[in-house]
Amino acid sequence: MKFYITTPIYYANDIPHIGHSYTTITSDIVARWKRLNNFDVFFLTGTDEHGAKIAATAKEKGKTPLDLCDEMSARFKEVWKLLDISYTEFIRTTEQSHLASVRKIIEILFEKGFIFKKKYEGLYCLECERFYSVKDLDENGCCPFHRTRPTNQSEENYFFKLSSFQNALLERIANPDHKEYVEIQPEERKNEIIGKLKLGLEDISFSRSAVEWGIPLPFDKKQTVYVWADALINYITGTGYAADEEKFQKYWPADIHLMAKDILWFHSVIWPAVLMAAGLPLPKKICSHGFFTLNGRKMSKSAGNVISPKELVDKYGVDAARYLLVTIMPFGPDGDISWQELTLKYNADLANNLGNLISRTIKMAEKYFNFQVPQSVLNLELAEKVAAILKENFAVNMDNMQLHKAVEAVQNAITLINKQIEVDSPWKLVKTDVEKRKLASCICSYLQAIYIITMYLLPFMPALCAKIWRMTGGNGDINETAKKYFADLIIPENGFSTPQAKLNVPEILFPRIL
RNA sequence: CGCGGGGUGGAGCAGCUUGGUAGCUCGUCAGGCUCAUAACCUGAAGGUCGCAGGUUCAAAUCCUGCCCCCGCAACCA
Repeated sequence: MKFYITTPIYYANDIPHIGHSYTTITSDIVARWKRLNNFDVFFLTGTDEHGAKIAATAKEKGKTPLDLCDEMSARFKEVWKLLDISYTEFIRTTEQSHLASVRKIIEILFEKGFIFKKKYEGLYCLECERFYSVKDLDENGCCPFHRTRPTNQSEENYFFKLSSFQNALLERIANPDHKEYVEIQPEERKNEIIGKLKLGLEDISFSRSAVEWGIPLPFDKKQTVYVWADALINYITGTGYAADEEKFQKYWPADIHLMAKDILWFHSVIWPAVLMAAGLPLPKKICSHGFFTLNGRKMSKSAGNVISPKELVDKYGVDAARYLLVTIMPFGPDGDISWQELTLKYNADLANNLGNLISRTIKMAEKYFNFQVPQSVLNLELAEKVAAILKENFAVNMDNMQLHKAVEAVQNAITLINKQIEVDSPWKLVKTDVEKRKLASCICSYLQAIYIITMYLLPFMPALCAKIWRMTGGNGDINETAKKYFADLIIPENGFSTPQAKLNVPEILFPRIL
């Protein structure tokens, strides 16, 4: 089974910040989870590199637009490397393959009559590169964002017949039984889209005559493709449209387009309409998440309260940063975060609960069995309990993008193990020889339960979980073992330990942060 | 009447679809334990579930009205 997931391609005008990171890490975790479930995963991310803003920024910096984009896309790649993002491909809209793909689909739309020429006259804000209607302007008749007076401009553009897709879109978005159902998550945003759709659709301009930095229209070289049309098409370019038919057939349509709420409209209305016009299958699911505020205030460059991915990694380490970012708030609504809250969760979930559990378990193996995984009759009772909790609560929440709830189930499982240790009280058992056999069995059972937890956390904290696996004497490669385990959820008779494994000297995995 | 979401112990949230002792995480307080990263385990305090009506034997949960927050309203993840 294939699974195709995308992040938006990020506009190369801005350096990667915590918002980009959130979207990308979430996608990465889903991609990794699907891989562990034996899906053939294609995970696409990249940069959006055309448009007037890029050209302007490049000019400001005395660079060519392409130089700027080379630089910016490299920065995104760097950050994704830092964050351990396992993308399959990184696409840039300035690549030849993308130009070919855009030309092909635009031509098809033109031939089918979905793109037509129209003269447009209106108030145009040069800064925004868009037309405004009078009601959109502020009380002085100026652009609400730039406070500048728009100019009266007429432009002959090519328009996309978005208006003719209103009903087709409504059916596909609102009716889960439709054979081309496009699921929008979360529900409330879906309702919002449906509400707006019902108000009607206007044709939208799909070309710009004034923007040189873009892909020329195949049938009118004086105009370039509107950046958003250009950008959306990346999702099919990435899987081989107009280049590799076999690959395209295999991976398209996307199983999930993931993004923040601000660009949901483009993905759930314009993009499906374009695909329908071109006669291509529609994405199955479109997931949008909310924005962060930091200490109750909107993050913005001008306010200087932006958290960079690097800051997060410096403070918590890559794996913990990934974990914290996606579990600090539910996926969907806006959420407020703060360093204080992140640190609190770090200490509670990772240092006190998970880290300490591993630490105390290994230390017991050290003290009582000189670091060997004790030999004993394997008691899988605890591991089965842990497995049951996760079986019931993990996958279903992952599928609904409720990553924080999936992780909550893991935390509950960890608490269960901590409680069991309390019940067994190994430190009491060690005092008598009679009980020592039971002691061995106890330690062993904790390890088995820990292995299961570690496998579930693997998509969230890939490097650290691999490390825990090795530290605790897990058998073989964690990824391979996890794939096998997730295929049938049956715990092997002999557990997951390497026979007679020597445990590593316990290392503090998550030092408490004050 | 533009559309949508929300108001639950100190903080953040769950519960509302399918009414019936209000649950979780953090914090606070008391105790336990000593294998562990001042951790872990047990217990307690603290809420008339925004306000006012209504339906009902019974409402956080359903209905009506009101108040207050927030998001979207077409190119910032």
